[in-house]
Amino acid sequence: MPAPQNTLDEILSAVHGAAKRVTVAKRTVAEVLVATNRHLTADEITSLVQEREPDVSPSTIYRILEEFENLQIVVHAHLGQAAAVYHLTGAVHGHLTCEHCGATMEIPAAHFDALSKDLQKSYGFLLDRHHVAISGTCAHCQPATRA
Amino acid sequence: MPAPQNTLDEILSAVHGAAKRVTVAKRTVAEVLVATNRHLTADEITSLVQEREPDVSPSTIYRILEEFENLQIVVHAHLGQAAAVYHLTGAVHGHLTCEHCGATMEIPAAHFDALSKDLQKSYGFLLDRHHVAISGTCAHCQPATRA
DNA sequence: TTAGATGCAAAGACTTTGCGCACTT
DNA sequence: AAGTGCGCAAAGTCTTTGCATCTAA
Repeated sequence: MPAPQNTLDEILSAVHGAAKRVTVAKRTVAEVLVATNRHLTADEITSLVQEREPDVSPSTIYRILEEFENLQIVVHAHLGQAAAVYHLTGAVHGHLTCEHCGATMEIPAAHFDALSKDLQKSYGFLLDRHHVAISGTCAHCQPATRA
Repeated sequence: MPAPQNTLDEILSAVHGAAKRVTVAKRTVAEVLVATNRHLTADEITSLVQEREPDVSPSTIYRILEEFENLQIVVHAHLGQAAAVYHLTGAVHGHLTCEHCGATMEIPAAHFDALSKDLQKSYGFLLDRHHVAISGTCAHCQPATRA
């Protein structure tokens, strides 16, 4: 598999290499992703892109994110019931979402190694380390005095 | 915490005990949940309920499921990008969702014990065993001849 | 030149909400 | 009798799609 693309140049090269066109909208989306380098909803990406390029429409953002996913530039995951979040493929990690305050945190995929092996052995199920999203209660939302 | 309600009587008692009314719609939803005893989308529940009580509307199903969640009778989880699934609280289990064929399977929560401890120790994060939904590739969608 | 990319607007899937009547208690 | 719960329909969110136009290569 190709190395993850985490720089602007790498992303645009990948687009170019796939015989896709490098447009202002795509470049701006790529810039936003590289600049923040953490998970963002389509809506957040749209806002950030529109700060620089006000005429880019949400539907274009979705189409670009879809293309970037096909090119393995980004992955998305669904946290809780809310909108999907997107982030660069290079940032391999799982997500923890707090059911109480809605906060999300990213944790290294290594935490899922054991579970991954277990599921593979038990069910032949191949866990996707990019999509892992665990719901629960974060430290802040747990009463200090033990529930 | 109260014992999980998995029989019709227990569910309706819980409703009654909460000073809520026991209606035809609620009884039918409860019957469907008990009869299938696995995860169902709101839409599936609506269809099953309407087979017996055609006049029950989807919005009522959502309201009942919300009430049942508050009463800890059911829990819901979000699998992939699709609709949320609901199941009885008693059926504690995680979900595996195949990104390719969309199939979902339920597995014992015990598989998450180690991960649960790890997350608690590392981040103080309390994993919700009812909500665990893992994305990946199921055995059937993996090429027999090793990818 | 020319085919892919975009903007706009409408549609679609899933879920929530407002309102007045019906039914449970 | 009293007030919760319901059906209906409309609204709300997030995402996708159709189509005419524009633009990167």
